[in-house]
Amino acid sequence: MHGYDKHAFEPFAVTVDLAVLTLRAGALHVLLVERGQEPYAGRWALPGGFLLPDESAEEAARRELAEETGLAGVSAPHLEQLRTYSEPGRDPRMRVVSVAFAALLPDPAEPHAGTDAAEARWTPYDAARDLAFDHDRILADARERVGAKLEYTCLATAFCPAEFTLGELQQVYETVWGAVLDRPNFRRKVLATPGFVEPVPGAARLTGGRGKPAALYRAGPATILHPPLLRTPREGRPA
Amino acid sequence: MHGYDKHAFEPFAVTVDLAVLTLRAGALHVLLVERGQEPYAGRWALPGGFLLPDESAEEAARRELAEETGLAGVSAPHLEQLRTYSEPGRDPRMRVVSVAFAALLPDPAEPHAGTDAAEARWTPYDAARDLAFDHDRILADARERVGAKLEYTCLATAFCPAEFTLGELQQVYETVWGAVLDRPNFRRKVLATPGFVEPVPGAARLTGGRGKPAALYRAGPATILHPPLLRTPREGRPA
DNA sequence: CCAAAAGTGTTTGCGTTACACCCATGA
DNA sequence: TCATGGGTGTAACGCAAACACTTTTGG
Repeated sequence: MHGYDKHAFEPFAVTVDLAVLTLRAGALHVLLVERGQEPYAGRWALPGGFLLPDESAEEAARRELAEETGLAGVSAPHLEQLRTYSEPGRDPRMRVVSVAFAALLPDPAEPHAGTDAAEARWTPYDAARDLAFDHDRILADARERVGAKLEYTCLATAFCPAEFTLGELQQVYETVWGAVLDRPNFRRKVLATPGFVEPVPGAARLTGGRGKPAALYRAGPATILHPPLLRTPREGRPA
Repeated sequence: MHGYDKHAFEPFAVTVDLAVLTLRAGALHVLLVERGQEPYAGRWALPGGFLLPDESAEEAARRELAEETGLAGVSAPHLEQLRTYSEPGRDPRMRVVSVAFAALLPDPAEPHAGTDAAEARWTPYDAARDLAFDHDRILADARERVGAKLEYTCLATAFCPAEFTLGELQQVYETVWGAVLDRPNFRRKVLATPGFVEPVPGAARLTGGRGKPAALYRAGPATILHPPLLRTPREGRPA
């Protein structure tokens, strides 16, 4: 146990895989890349890559994200470690242990200016099926995690630009949860939580081109949401 | 990206580390092993070990747990993957990426019948300090995760034996949270959650030697707790 | 009879829901 | 002036916190 005999352990390849999520046109999208080589050549996959000798998994994830999106370094998007996938057969060629992350970006992320030749594309979550390796599972885990974390953390702001309206923030919840929230109640709940959002004094912006300009807010320092904003399936029948 | 050139990646050692938690005498305890070799010789550490060539991290964790406690295979304790620690300097000798788990056991787990010569010992959580490597951090993360998961999952039963009383279940919450809960309200909440616990018909047991015998319950099939059982800081004297 | 622990009942208050209404802007 | 989206107010309901009370055991 924790011995250091060079033959006491098997060498593994360690990679990171990224479920890069954003919201565009009112739907959850994920960044996929097309594989150029076997196995799974021609199939879509989550972006990812090997850990370099002197970087942590988090650093590798941030580097891959920057390479893949071309801009991620600037806005420092939210990175969330999901879990590590280590089933022996998950890569048909060799033993690969993969640390999976979810990355949350505000919409206007440039489509894909990847340094790699492989094509990269924003894909609606519901259309991302039959991915390479166990990436279907990783992507499903990412969505589940993000959906759950919206309930009891302030994570939703990670999908918003630096300055956003409460309507935009509400759309994050409604899109990820597939539910409809009551605007007045949502507003109260968010504003009643200290440190969730901070008003940008005097600023306002039109959202849909029409309507009253909305006040702008910035993400606050709070990270946990207490009491939580529960995902109440308010659809269909009034009980 | 996901290329297979043998020199495209650096080989890493992959290990699992285990925060094995239980409740004894009304306090959270963790299983620690004393290291026999450098680095950190003589220091206490979380049990763990290298992944074997053909096992997943989960399988390795279960194997180590069985080796360390001598009984874990029978009761199949709850295993929870925490996260993966991969900072380059976390092991002074070599590059080790470690997948950390929390394991939750009912109290009467035999102290330690480890196959290794190294001593193993149940230690109160508050006394587990200055561990080897980054194990202080891993242990703190484990406690945080377990505390949080009690709120919105049915995880608490993992600390209980197969049949338990509601009073014992309540003590799990009170011990992990360091809070005092109202017994009637706790009872109602638990019984009102479908699938959290199932009554054992006719069975009853005395708990403190005195008092009315309590009805016995088994863990039910439910895994998530909705609405959650919130950790409300209600002032009470700590036991 | 007393202490201790399980279990039941009931009141009260706060948080949330649901919905009515007003404001500001573009077309 | 209408449609659209932002923002305010408020009544009603429901859950859950708080606590009084009963039950069953050992000493």
